[in-house]
Amino acid sequence: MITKESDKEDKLFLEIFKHLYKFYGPQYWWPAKTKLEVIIGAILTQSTAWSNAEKAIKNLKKYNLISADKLYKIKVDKLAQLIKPSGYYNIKAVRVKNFINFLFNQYQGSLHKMFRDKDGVLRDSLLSIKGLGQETADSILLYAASRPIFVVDAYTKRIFSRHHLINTNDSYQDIQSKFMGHLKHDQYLFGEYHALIVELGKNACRKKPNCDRCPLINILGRPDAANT
DNA sequence: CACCAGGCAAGTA
DNA sequence: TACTTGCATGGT
Repeated sequence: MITKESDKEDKLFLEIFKHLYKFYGPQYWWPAKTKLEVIIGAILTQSTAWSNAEKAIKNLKKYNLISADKLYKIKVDKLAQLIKPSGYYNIKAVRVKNFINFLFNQYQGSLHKMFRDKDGVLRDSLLSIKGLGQETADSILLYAASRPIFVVDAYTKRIFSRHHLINTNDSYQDIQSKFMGHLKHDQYLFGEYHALIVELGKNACRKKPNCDRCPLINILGRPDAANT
């Protein structure tokens, strides 16, 4: 029985996860109490440091606004003022409203009802909401709906393309398919893996890489070029 | 001061 | 399809 190329890559993708997990430990994502809080957080952290999104969430909690009914009733301008620390606050207020309106129009405001939908159906529904792109939709599927969906983000593209495990021009779908093709479809694995990639990105593999702090240097080596 | 963060949509060619 | 730009606060 010969070892196929794809089997070797299966092992490599899992090895990378194991190294990251051993080095950084479990990340316990998503850091939120309720499903709705995960969804709001996913929107507020778009292209924004989590620490800033967290401040916005804290403001909402102060007025007990992490509630579908409350968010349905609140004026969009009032909401925008409360989530100011998360940046892009006018746009994000509309996006949160778009989701909440969708939830009421399609599921009578019930997340429980929304989560009855199958993965593919739910994903398409979420993507139809203005302001929810693939990463946000998949984050909701993975961390709020507990579905085994791999979330791809800017760090994933940067890190894995630097090491030629994906191509720089691969689409979101291409990258997601690659990870999901190589790994067991497991919600915990996918959840931790994505979180660990973000942790690696924040610590060692930003736009300017710091390979001396990279826990993967022994299996991946240094990327040949330090370009984006 | 410059740079970047757990994106997305709309506009242009 | 493949770029480019606006959106904005807060940390390093």
